[in-house]
Amino acid sequence: MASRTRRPERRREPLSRERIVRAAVELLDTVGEAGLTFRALAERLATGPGAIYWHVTGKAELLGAAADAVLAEAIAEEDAGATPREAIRAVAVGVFDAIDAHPWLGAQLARAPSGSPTLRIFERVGRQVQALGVREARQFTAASALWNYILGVAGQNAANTRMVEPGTNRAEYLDAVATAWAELDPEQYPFTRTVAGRLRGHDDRVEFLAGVDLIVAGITAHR
Amino acid sequence: MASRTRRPERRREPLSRERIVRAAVELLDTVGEAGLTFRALAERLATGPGAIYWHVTGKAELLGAAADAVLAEAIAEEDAGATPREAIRAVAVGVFDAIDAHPWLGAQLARAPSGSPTLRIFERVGRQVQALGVREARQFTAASALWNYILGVAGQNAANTRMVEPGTNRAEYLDAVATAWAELDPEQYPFTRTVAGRLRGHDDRVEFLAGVDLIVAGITAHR
DNA sequence: ACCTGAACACCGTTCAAGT
DNA sequence: ACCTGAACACCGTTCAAGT
Repeated sequence: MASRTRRPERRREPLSRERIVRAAVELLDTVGEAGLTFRALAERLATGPGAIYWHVTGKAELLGAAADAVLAEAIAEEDAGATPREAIRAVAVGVFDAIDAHPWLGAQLARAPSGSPTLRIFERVGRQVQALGVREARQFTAASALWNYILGVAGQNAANTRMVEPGTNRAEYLDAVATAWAELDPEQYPFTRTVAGRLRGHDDRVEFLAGVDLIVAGITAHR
Repeated sequence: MASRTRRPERRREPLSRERIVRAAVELLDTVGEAGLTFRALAERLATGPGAIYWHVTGKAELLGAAADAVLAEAIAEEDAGATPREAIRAVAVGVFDAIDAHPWLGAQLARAPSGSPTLRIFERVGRQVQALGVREARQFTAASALWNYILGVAGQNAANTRMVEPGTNRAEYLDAVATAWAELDPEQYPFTRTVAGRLRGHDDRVEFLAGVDLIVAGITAHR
């Protein structure tokens, strides 16, 4: 009887780096960064924790691989026939939405930003900078600024969003912050008080893209 | 004899949130994020791990308080008589250098960006945006873009720098990356190959500030 | 070559007991 | 009110032993 009830599930396919990374992404998405554990991962893969180390050197590499996998998918499609500004916005939106869908990605990008997908982002942004007619000496700086903004600020925005407890309403939260800002000391925070109202109905994504536009405007501004 | 050799050090001052945070910053600076442990912290404070919980709710709050303390000091002095652009650069430099000196700060800002010093940064940047003559409807977006860039990208740059193993020479490292970039597939990475040379002798701080300038240029550009 | 899972050396946090 | 430190419930990682 014991042999009949033991592991009735179908024979599992062999372990592989790819399967491990896929399972890690699922775990990160469902139970968050704290939930990604070698024990939990092993259970999901119907094996022991040690088995994972045959395919992956450790947790840092696993997190990096998970981030690369998700980011690569996020920037997979390239839209031909777009203006440079539109193409840059498209990459930015891809990264933003990926972090929005996988909040752990933002923290990971801030920790170790140089996987192969991030290099692909640099390349794609750089080509659009060239297409904008920026002269060669300034191309690197322009591309770097956009690249850093996209990778760094998308994560920053996601962190802001994450701070809202999952239960609470986003609109309610913004309302509360707006009220708090409006009540700040007028001597110390005159500006913040003035713009507090802008927080209501404020959209992180729109604001993020407005920042991209400002950098593009700065790049193309001739003095 | 046992009583004579026990704890000959001077009587320690009472625990306080301030002392705990100060010790945490020291630990973070000397042994890094992984070295900040309640046991290590307790030893440094000549007490048990449990004592710390009387003054601080947990590790997350401790890290936040450490970040706030360091950041507050970094933006302490305000230089009067500067142009708006100079003043914005001054704030940006303060944040950049703070993260450079305390690498753990970048990761912390990416995780939870809203302590009171970050609000002070928003206020200071916002006032300069007003001083630039930006009309009211666009002030919030302009200040947000600068604020996000400063907080997000400074951390991003620091992460790049941190990836170099402490032993290796920075110039050597950049040289190696430049060489690797120059050898990328010309079909896939034409732009990155072109700018690979710019990496040699490249200064993160200068590049970071150039990004600030681009946003300022975008803000003040009139179409 | 690849997997297993017990064991090691840690963690953050709690809590009864002290002063 | 504040501190102590043992104990709890975990971690990531290693490694002898298996197939």
